[in-house]
Amino acid sequence: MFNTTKSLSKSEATRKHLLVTALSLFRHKGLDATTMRDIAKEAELALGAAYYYFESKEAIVQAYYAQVQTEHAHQVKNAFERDSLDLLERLRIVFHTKLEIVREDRRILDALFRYTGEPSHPLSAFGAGTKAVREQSMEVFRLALAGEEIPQEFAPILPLALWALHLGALLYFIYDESPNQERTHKLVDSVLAQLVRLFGVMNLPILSPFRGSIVAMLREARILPEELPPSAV
Amino acid sequence: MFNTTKSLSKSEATRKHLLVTALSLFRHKGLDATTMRDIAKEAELALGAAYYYFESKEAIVQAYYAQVQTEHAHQVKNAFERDSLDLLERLRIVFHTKLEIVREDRRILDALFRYTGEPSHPLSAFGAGTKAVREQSMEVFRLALAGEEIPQEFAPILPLALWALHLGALLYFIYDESPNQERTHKLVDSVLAQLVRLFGVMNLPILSPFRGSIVAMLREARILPEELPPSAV
DNA sequence: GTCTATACTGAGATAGAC
DNA sequence: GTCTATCTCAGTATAGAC
Repeated sequence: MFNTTKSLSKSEATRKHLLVTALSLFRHKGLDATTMRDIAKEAELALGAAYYYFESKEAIVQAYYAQVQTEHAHQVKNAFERDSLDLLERLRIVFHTKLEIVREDRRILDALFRYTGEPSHPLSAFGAGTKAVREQSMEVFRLALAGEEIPQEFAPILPLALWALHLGALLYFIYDESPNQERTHKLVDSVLAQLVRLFGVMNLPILSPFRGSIVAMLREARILPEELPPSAV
Repeated sequence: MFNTTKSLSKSEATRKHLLVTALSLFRHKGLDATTMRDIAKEAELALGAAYYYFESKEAIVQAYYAQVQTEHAHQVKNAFERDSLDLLERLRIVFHTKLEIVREDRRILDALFRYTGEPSHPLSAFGAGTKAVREQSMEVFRLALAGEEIPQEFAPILPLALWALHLGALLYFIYDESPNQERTHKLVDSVLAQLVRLFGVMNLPILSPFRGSIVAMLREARILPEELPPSAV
């Protein structure tokens, strides 16, 4: 028997219930202070049942990230279809929407950065194990950039650069104790405005040597993939 | 009885012995895989003794960072006194020296980033708990920048910006699997060369609006401290 | 002040009964 | 699918030898 959209099978309902319960505890007590025993108890299940659905606490966090990402892509696409927007407006939507989605979850976002320094960890933000989600997330930025007049050389960099910038925004967000994290939203607006302005300036002939060498640098460092030879296209 | 420079008291010797043993184990097995029991055993001490000297595994890592920092400041100062160097040369020394000091310690540097997302953790790289070491580290960058013709508006930003850049270099270094991490050294050279070039370009009149607004942005975001009113000077 | 021996706590994770 | 019982192991606590 299939359960497609709305109606959840009992198993799916229990899983969802566990996820919701866990997130609520994470938000109130923080990630580390919440034990699997806490989660099971609060969800009125035995410890073993919790582990039946999520093989580890990390797996719960992963499920949370997947949820955020899906929601983000969804909301951004909707907003883009509603109106005709310029580059700055689109970028603002991408960033602010993300911040809205995780608004209550600053205590959970620690985990995003916890494994940054461990390349081989499956949850390392820059690691091979997260390549798929990273690509998926970059896709949203590609959408925002589509068909704009930005310095041509920068086209291959920008989705990655914006993704990295958005990680930076989340980090600032975690540290931001201003009411409703207004300071983060303000900073994002300023940075994005400067960035779009920079795209204009970057087209100046004087800056031509910069454009090429920056891209070359990133390619040599393997931060960007090697350029494909024409035969490979 | 005082022990000043070279000769270590028995207690200091034991502490040092524990530190050396721990670092060796960290390098071989990694940070997480090494337990306090391993360290004590390898140092031929009881578990309690290890905890007598270091209240946690983290405390050992902190001691390591302190050691690196002292060594770094020392080597950089020496190099600066030896020759008369231009800005690019000085920056290269600061970065490459740091990388040389931690050359064998990529497995230990994870810890630098582990608490990035936890503002209240005493070891969070951007947190209040590490302000002192951060300042100390920025001091080395201030030294490299001293008396150079860089855009005037940027003077207050640069030590912090370079410190952040150097964190980025360490992160790249951790992920760098090229032989002897040559790729990191190459990237550092390229980035620093571009940076110095950028200082020149940044003085162009066309870019004047950028200079001011970037600094204003950082001040508003409290990334830089508020400018002091004249009366406070 | 320096160190040993040993036992305890709490948390992640698993095995196997039902 | 769900439960109970159990394992492992890092970190802590402590009592006391020297």
